[in-house]
Amino acid sequence: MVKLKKDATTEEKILAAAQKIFVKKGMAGARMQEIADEAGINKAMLHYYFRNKEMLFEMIFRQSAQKLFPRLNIIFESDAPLFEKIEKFVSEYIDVIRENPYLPMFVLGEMNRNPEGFYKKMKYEFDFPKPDRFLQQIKKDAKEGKIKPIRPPQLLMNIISGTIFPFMARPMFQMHIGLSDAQFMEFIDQRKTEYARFIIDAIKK
Amino acid sequence: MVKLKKDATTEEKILAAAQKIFVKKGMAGARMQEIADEAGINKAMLHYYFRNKEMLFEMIFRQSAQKLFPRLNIIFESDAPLFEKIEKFVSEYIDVIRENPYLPMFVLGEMNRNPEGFYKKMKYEFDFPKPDRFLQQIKKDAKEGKIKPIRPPQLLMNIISGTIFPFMARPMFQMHIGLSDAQFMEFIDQRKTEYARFIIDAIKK
DNA sequence: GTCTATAATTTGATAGAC
DNA sequence: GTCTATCAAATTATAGAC
Repeated sequence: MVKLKKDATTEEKILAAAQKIFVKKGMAGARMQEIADEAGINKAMLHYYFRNKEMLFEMIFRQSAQKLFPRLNIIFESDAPLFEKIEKFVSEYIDVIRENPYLPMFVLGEMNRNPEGFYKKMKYEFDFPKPDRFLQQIKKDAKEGKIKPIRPPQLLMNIISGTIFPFMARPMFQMHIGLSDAQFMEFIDQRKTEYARFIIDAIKK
Repeated sequence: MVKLKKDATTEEKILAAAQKIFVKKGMAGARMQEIADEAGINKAMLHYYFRNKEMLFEMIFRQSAQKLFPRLNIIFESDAPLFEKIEKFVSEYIDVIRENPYLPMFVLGEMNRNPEGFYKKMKYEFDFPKPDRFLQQIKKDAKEGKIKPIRPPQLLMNIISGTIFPFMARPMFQMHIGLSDAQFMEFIDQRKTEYARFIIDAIKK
């Protein structure tokens, strides 16, 4: 069962349990009974509080997407110089995901299965951090010769790929390279500083 | 319906249909009825040929993993110099995934949901390309001063991340950056050459 | 081998007592 | 608000004719 403060309301218990189950199994794979068990209550309560599975799922998905995306603000809405921004983003974002390792697979997986659906909803739900400023900064730095020429969206994708993907590919990677769980954690720890350095080496003149 | 040569056997039709549906919806989200419809036959045939959903799924998963992984041989089992290898891998692997854009999400997603299960099976099913030689090559090139010092597994992860992740993050990326489908394809096309260059810039002295 | 019809099971949802 | 018991729908699986 999910651990929460002892006086957690039933609604909180349900949300915590649903988060755990949905994120691990996805919308299609999650079972209402399993969520109820995880929350330590019975199935009827789920419907009492959230009407049906779809509404409960949407609540969790929204909550999850918010956990995952707004962190992009680190990189999008700061005034720091480019290299500093990259270092901070990689390090902090890896920490966020380490706390919620299944989150990217869940959010991106569900978005892949139902792209239109989320586009409409999320567009209005919470204001997305807009990458425009960051892309402009890259363009400017390149034009001024501070970094090698590179298309801004490509660089943005490179930064995010190397930060998130290792968690999504974890089972494959551990199996291929032959890493224990502890060794994988060490690998991730190294990455917190080394990946930003790698990026910077690629673009600095 | 899936397009196949006209004289495809029923078994082939089923496999092609199941591949399409499972890869898009995952084990939990796929419906036997939908697979049957896609194959242009009836549900009973699925059970006649593959006994049950789980066995059909395993067949497809194995087939999918084989499509995805053995391509790693490009990078693992060649004698070419490092930079050449990287260029070839990025370009060819992007092409493979472009033909099967849902494949990585499917394979990695199912592996995440059931890591132990696949570890045992796949270990014996087909011999995995072993990364040892490639990792050694990186180590050697670094020691000889041909490239900047870098931990080999980190470099390997960087190469793969930037190649595969863009496809998994496609809906999120198009939404955030505001790209049309055509623009995304163009983005991927650029990537075929530019990402290898990016990597090489990061490690060359 | 292939089909239709149907059984069996799983699972989301509700009724109604407390 | 919370529970038990139950229903209804969806979905996997099988029986049996051709």
